[in-house]
Amino acid sequence: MQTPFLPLLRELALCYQAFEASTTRHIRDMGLTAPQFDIIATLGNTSGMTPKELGEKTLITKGTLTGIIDRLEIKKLVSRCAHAHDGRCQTVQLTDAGVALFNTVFPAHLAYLRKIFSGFKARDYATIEAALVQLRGAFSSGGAAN
Amino acid sequence: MQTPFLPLLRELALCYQAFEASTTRHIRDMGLTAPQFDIIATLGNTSGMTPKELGEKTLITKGTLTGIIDRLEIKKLVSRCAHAHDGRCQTVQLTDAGVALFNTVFPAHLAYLRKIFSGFKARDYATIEAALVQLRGAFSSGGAAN
DNA sequence: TAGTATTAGTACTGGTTAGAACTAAACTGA
DNA sequence: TCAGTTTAGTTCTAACCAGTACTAATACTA
Repeated sequence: MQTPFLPLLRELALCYQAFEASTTRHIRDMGLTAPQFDIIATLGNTSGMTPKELGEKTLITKGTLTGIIDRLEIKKLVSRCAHAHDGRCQTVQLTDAGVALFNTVFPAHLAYLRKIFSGFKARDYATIEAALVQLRGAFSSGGAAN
Repeated sequence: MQTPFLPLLRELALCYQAFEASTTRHIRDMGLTAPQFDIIATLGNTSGMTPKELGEKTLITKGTLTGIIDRLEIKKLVSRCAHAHDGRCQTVQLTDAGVALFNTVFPAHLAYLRKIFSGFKARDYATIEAALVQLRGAFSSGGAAN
């Protein structure tokens, strides 16, 4: 086959979509979108952080982040307040309602994932992660080389 | 570690994002969005197909597909015509301009991918695909079981 | 210290996404 | 035949996404 990577790429897409579908369904049942959950989970057990930090941790670009934080603020789950030292920054933190939701939703989601991975052994994690790292390496270098 | 799947999931997200970023950049340079390219590539070397078939092949849901085909139609790259036997169906096919674009863009993208995977051996493909299949299996069954 | 460059966040655009509601056409079974 | 169901495609909503342009604040530099 001249293009042995096409089935591989299709499988990657299928795998990621299955992941997305599986976790999104569970998160939606809890009343959040996936990115919203991501922000709640990232802010949990912290004293808040700037949108910039949030973006770095969640891999969400800053333009997108504004809207997600807006919607969470409307739901009274997070609040924005001025940064102590830098007038350009804000601190985003969970409200009391946000903390309560985090304490409900985050353990529930971990339990959900734990169930999905219940059949996996330590060796499986190592094998799969190695495969993903190799694959990502190809994209990173290949992309950068162009 | 109680949650050995979290690094794995993060790596999966990073890998997929790297794939997306790498291919999207190349496709954008050719004047298309990723889903638009997907449709063009799927229609290439065929005599056209229904939106339903297109959705099945590209994993794009039908509601989304309408808009993508609309924009390709505006660009005069595809055309819709009535289906011969089934009044509910349409046939979407490449226009002459669409065929010309396909003949330029598809080989270029294959070459781009071939370069990315130039360091891969047959054994690498097998290993990585097996890992992805195992992972997808967990999501599929885990999701269905809930 | 004034002028320039950088940084953080928002606003906006064009496009994609899933999902639900809807219309029209085609099947199906009594 | 004809009511009920299924199927194909569109429309609509709410959300997300990258990228660009913009504003305000800070940092750097001459």
